[in-house]
Amino acid sequence: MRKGMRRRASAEYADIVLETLRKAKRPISAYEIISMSRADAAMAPPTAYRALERLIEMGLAHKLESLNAFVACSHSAHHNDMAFAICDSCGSVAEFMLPTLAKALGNWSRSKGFKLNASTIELHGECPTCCKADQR
Amino acid sequence: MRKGMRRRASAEYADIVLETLRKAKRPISAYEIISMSRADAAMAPPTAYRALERLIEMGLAHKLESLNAFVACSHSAHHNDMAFAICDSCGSVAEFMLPTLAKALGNWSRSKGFKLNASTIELHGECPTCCKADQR
DNA sequence: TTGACGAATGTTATATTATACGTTTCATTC
DNA sequence: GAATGAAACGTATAATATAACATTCGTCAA
Repeated sequence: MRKGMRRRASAEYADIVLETLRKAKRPISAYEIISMSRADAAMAPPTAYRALERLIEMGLAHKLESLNAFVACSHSAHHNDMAFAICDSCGSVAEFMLPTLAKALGNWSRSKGFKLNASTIELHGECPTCCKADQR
Repeated sequence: MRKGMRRRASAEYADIVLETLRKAKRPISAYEIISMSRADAAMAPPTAYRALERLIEMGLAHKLESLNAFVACSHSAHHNDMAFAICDSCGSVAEFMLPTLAKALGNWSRSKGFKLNASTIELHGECPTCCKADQR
């Protein structure tokens, strides 16, 4: 770091990254976060990844494993049971929660003796808007 | 390709990759596949990825998105609705199918007008064997 | 106040995963 | 046998992620 440059509190980077995620309104990669963030908030990849890790722990962001990309969380609770419907045409993502789903997975785990820590549920397909556009 | 070298039918690479996946008995990366494959079957990354793509299309292998790794399929049918329970301690993977789950996701999709093409369902946790080992 | 220490942060360099792109090969057709 | 085009190959490089180390800063004992 250049001498005399103020050190940033890590929470500050988390804020910047979250702001960028929210502006994006779609999943973006860590490197997109870096290039889309305010010019006065340049950061190296590990800094971005650490900020993301924090945000995910805090329930403010999610990683979409099938895209290697990140989104701001749009729900307040149930951070661990969320599912995502990803439109492969327009890239939009719907975040949702299904008690049935969580229950089914919990039951299966219990019956098999699997200690469930986290679940990744991602659907790929076409959102209603794109479906309609296709029909024209 | 070196001149005079016999060209391999792409299906042949798929066979080699599948053999390697089956031997591994756990998820392995594309690069592990390359280095674990028979010495007489050297292949460049795109070749390995193409073979994997074929195998996945044919229902003979799966990609585990949360690991960026691949496994041989252990079920014959329902290739698209499979779920995976991944042990974060030993790396083992259980592949399973839950009608409840598929139904719940199908229902949600239908009700929202989302055209579902594929689903990724991956659980992370600890397998029964590792759970027991922990208790000691 | 000062120095020792540890935790947190920042950077460089590099590992890992994946694909764009140009070339070669081979089957097909003439 | 030459022309053609589709499929498959590898080189080179892009994109994603992290290891390893250096720096900073707050805290606490002296």
